[in-house]
Amino acid sequence: MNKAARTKQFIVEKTAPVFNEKGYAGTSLTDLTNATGLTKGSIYGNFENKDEVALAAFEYNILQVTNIIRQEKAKQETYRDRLLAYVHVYTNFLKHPFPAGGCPILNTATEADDTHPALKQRAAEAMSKWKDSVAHEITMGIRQGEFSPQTNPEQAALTIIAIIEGCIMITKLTGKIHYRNAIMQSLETLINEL
Amino acid sequence: MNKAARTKQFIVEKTAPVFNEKGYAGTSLTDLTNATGLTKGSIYGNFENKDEVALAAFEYNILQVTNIIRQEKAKQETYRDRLLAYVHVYTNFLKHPFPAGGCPILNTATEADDTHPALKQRAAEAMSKWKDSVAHEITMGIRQGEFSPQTNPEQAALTIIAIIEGCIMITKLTGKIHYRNAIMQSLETLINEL
DNA sequence: AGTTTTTTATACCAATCGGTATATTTTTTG
DNA sequence: CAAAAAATATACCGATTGGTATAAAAAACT
Repeated sequence: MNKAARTKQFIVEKTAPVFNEKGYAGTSLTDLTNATGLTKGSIYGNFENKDEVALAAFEYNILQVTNIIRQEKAKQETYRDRLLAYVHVYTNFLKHPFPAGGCPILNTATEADDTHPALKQRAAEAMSKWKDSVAHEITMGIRQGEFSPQTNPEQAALTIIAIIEGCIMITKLTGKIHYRNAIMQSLETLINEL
Repeated sequence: MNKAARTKQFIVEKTAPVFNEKGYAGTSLTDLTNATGLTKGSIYGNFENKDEVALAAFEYNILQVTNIIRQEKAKQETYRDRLLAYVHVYTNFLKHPFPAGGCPILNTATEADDTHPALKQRAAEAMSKWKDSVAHEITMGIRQGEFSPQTNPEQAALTIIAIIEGCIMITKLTGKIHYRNAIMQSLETLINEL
């Protein structure tokens, strides 16, 4: 790993939380230099432009979340427990290395529509993958006889994700932790009724 | 209604959708002059600063949504049907004068944390009111024997709102209408099981 | 209608935006 | 260790940001 690659990685790691907190359009080059301690010249020597840094930072943030979920899922035996891993992660997300600023998909999705189409495209892809991943767990669970064959995997997956994202949004806005606990309890019930 | 008040209202009506689409921080003064056809001087003669316009625009957008929901609820006889009004409005929100850019609370909640505390405060209040409103419907429904007395009104209200907000976010991001239909169907089922 | 008051338009301000050319420093390579 | 190459820092660019002082126009009041 040469210097350039290391610096590139360094920039991504340091700026990823800033992008996620201040928004990918709302983060200025000054924010980037502050977060890294580097100068504009250094950043532009490693990235084509600000958008490219934002894109790399988004990928990094998504990877963080994906890794947490994958690790928690791996500990579980049943497909139901694998689904419940989402509940446990988001209920205790402070105990995990969750990206500062919350869910990167949610943050990116609600940004201005026109400002960064490439980033929005990536967020849409990440959402699609997430949906497929959850739907796959449910499909396997049905095959194993854990879930009712009446369950529509895609519909259930979308509903689970909607509850999680809505929960994050409500909790972040109001700051009330017991709201999060209440919603996550409903999600747990929903998963147990599949 | 004198000239000043009329112009103020005019500015709010014209800029409210812009704020909701481009974000309350991402909307520039040029956007405001373009949307209204007025000049900066005119806008600053009626508002203290940009933030005050943003705040008024947010109030206007919230009022739009509130009015739609209130109207649809008023048509219903039972408390269950009053809850289901949310499903019908968000499933067919194109048929209603819904603010361009989607739910103003969702849009405001995910904006940068520090940029506009007053606006975020108002969004949190709007969320709180919404939650109380839904919880009240459920409480009344329980009293009337429509819903199970086991139902926790606040928890159910928060879950309903989370599903709605998550649904809006997913649909806006992916552009897939059948995702929205699937999630809204789940919400309908959930309400019918209260 | 004429005068006062308010509202709107023009022209400007410093600060910041993303980005770049060039010089300097630091790695890498022979 | 020296030369070549790459990475970083400095200084600057035009454009845009939110905001303001002042002049012109329109509305309100007597």
